[in-house]
Amino acid sequence: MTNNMMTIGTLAKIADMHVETIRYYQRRGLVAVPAKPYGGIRRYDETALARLHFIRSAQWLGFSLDEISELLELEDGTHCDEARALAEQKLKDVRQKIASLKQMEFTLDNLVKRCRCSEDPQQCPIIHSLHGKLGLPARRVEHGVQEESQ
Amino acid sequence: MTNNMMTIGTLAKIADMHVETIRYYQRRGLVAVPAKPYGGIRRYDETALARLHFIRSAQWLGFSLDEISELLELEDGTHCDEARALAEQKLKDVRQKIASLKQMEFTLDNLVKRCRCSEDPQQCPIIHSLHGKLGLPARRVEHGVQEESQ
DNA sequence: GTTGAGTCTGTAGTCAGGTACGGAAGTAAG
DNA sequence: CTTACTTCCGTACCTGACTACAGACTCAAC
Repeated sequence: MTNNMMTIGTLAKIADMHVETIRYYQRRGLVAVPAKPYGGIRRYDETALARLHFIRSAQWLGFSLDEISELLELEDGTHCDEARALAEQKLKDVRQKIASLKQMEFTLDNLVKRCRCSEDPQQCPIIHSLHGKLGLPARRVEHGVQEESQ
Repeated sequence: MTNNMMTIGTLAKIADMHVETIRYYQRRGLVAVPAKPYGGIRRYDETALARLHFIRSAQWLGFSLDEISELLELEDGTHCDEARALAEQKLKDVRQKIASLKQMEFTLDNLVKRCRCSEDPQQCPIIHSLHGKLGLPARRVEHGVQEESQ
């Protein structure tokens, strides 16, 4: 079944992905489009499957598809230092995220505990707290929002 | 400056948000649209500002705008148990995320360390590992992707 | 030889959380 | 009174990672 020369549908099944996802990766240049025999159907081999595994592993580590493109350019293994730089940056990002999620956890946990103990249903500590500052950081910087505001 | 009866621009400045963002919240029903004096300009007061603070605090705790809508319906403080349920669910989510980020951290940290020590630049352990399984879980479930695959 | 499933191609839609823009009308300063 | 900035309103666009669908074609089974 995992023989070389399978159709995209078989490839998708083995890789546990939708066909459309593979095509999408092809459009983004992450996966090669094999030559099509005249009036026929494209066939995929093990290297295509390996590519999909690579992509999924990297995604699981938090790399975006753009970053995975970069990684794939280093795939021959001769650019170890660049690959390491990418991984280090990602490690930094991951630690950052963990830190802020822990802050959230702490705050939420406090709220829930205080709420559980509150006897006065008229003043819910959760709702109440949301009106305060909660010690939240400067500004959310996500979705590429720039910091400058004229 | 933080007087009542400010324009949307002033409100935006104080809340450190873009005007467009406030309008967007209005379209989503998160922020009230004050009545417009005939042929005039709408004015906002402290309660609008409080609303924006509420939204931002809740966002910081990881609530989506939809969830914030729900929270806002409980704003009178008489639905403490519902608010607590939402907060508890969110706490669970946050802990889940922390757990999987820690997995990522562990894996990335290992990769980076092994890479640092590798003397053979022909075989970068990072690139190499991405071809293996990395012990990644079943399937990414994000963006509302369903688990079923025909 | 027909049926039904799979493939190919291109384009469009989804979700979240905004951001941008165009044109008309109002407003503040000089 | 003019100039320059805001506001208002609607609509369109953005990112990221897909997902869906239409219409033509190909392929394998019966």
